[in-house]
Amino acid sequence: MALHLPPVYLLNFRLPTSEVLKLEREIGEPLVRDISEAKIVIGKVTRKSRAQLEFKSRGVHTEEVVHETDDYKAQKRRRIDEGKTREVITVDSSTESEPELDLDPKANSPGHSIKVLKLDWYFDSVKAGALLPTEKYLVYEGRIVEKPKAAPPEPRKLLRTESILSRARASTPPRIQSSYRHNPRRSHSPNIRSKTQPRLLHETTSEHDIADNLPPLPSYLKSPYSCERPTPAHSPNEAFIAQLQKLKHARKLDRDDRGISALAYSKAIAAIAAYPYTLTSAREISRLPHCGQRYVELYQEWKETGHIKEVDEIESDARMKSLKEFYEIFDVAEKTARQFYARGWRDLDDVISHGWDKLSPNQQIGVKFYDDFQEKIPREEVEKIAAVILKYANRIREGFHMVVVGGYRRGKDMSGDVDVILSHPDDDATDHVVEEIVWNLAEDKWITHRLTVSTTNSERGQEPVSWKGSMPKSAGGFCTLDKALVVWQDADQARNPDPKKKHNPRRRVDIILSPWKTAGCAIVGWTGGTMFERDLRKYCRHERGVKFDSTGVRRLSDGAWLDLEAGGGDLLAKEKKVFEGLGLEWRDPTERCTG
DNA sequence: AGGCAAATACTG
DNA sequence: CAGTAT
DNA sequence: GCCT
Repeated sequence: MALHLPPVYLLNFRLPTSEVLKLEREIGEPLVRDISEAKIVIGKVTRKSRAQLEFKSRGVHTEEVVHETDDYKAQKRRRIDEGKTREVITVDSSTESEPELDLDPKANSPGHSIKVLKLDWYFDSVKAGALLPTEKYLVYEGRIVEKPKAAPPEPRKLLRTESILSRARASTPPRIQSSYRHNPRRSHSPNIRSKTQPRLLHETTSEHDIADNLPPLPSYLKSPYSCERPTPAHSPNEAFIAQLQKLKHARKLDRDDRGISALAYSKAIAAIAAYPYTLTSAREISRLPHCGQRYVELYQEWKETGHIKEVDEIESDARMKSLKEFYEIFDVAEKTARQFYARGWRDLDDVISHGWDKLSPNQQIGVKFYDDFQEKIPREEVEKIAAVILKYANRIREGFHMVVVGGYRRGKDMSGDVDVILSHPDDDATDHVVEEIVWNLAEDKWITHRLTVSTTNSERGQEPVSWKGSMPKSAGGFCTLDKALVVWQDADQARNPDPKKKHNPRRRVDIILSPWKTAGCAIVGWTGGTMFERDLRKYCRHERGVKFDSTGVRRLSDGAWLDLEAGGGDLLAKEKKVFEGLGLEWRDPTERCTG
């Protein structure tokens, strides 16, 4: 192909990688890596907005070239006015940016216009053996402009006054831009319009520097571990996060990759949720750990259009709807949900009518109480349930301590279930009491079903001397961390119904018994959001050489049990000691909302 | 390009 | 062992 | 899907 192509940039959007590679090989020389260096951009794009988005997501800002003077002026004026409202960047007085002289389209400078063409232009040209006129293929023509930059948003007020952020801010010089802006060296990667600028202190010129004029990235957001960051329940970016949640959910349901891609979303979401400012630009999001190109694109699309196409598609997808309905049955997860769908079932009624006896006992419970379990539990009710459990525990033996963990402890108004941890300063008091507690609660009709009751978690490698002797029966263990997952119903109300209350929903309740010595670990292990817990384990393993779980902390090398909680008075003090012992800054439970 | 992703216990 | 749960 |  003897085509003499101008500098071309190939968009990979909606192109399979194989195709991209093929095209790249085929085009060869004229290909450029930086979109701003291109004269022509080709790709599977048909909409102007999409084309613009492709530029933005690469940090290049363009304005449409309209071949009509008046229009152009109007547009330009608007843009300048926008610029006026920013207090930022005075810089460009010295620069090019205003394309008064928009002739002279020197590549790589503002004013240089770039045409986005449908892929067919390329194919047809190859066929014709010559470059064809572009009109028929033109999707968008843009001219590079200085980035319109929003003023750094005010940090959102955090719920916790003692959060790291406020402390950091208190001890940080007031908004000196250079404190976060200057980025000596390496600010000149392939860069549009960077004619080396006067290096007046906080002057910047390069795209990067300008773009980097963003709120400072809180240092905790440099950590890849969500357990090292305060993550409040509410984020200034909740609306965007909600979109990501939907994508994550969809990945989980319809992709068989061991949840890996869903996990990627979880990580990104956890990072964004810890970001205390309202996002305003693509580059801003890409500073966050686990937020790569994918999230830049999603953010761009969402910001521009207020929608994410893929999310919309998911929401109107009937199969997804069915899978979701199945997935929400207790004891049905993604595999089973897909299996149900594959059998031709489409909703809960199908499950009941066609498959009731194929369900496991727990799944039957899940179906029976489907609606109840969907209902969220108000804090008040969580507290009542917990109080009943504690009463029954103390009836067996005085002196139990209890902490309600889970979402409740993270401050959620409504919980999906109730998780309580019980412990007792007397070592042997926690042994095998779950069964007894559950039995008694069941007898008094608080518990209607037991989903699982597990006992005996034996520990190894700890104080062999003492526990061997002191542990009477129970082959196995010194340290038992027993738990029961049960279906709960308010017995008071069952006995004499309050007419004001419509019904008496069943609740899922998790009762966990922890030995006193490691109760701090149990509390840590059952309080955090999912990502918090995963990252905590990962952090322990990789940064501290220990293995954390809710039964304790062990040295990786020899498995020796480490007592991090010695001398901690009550349960909460013990929890704090665990953080200390792991070299982690304390996080209030309400800052563990990593989802 | 390839490695990696938290850790365990229970049920059928 | 596969699947689900915490 | 991100990280090295």
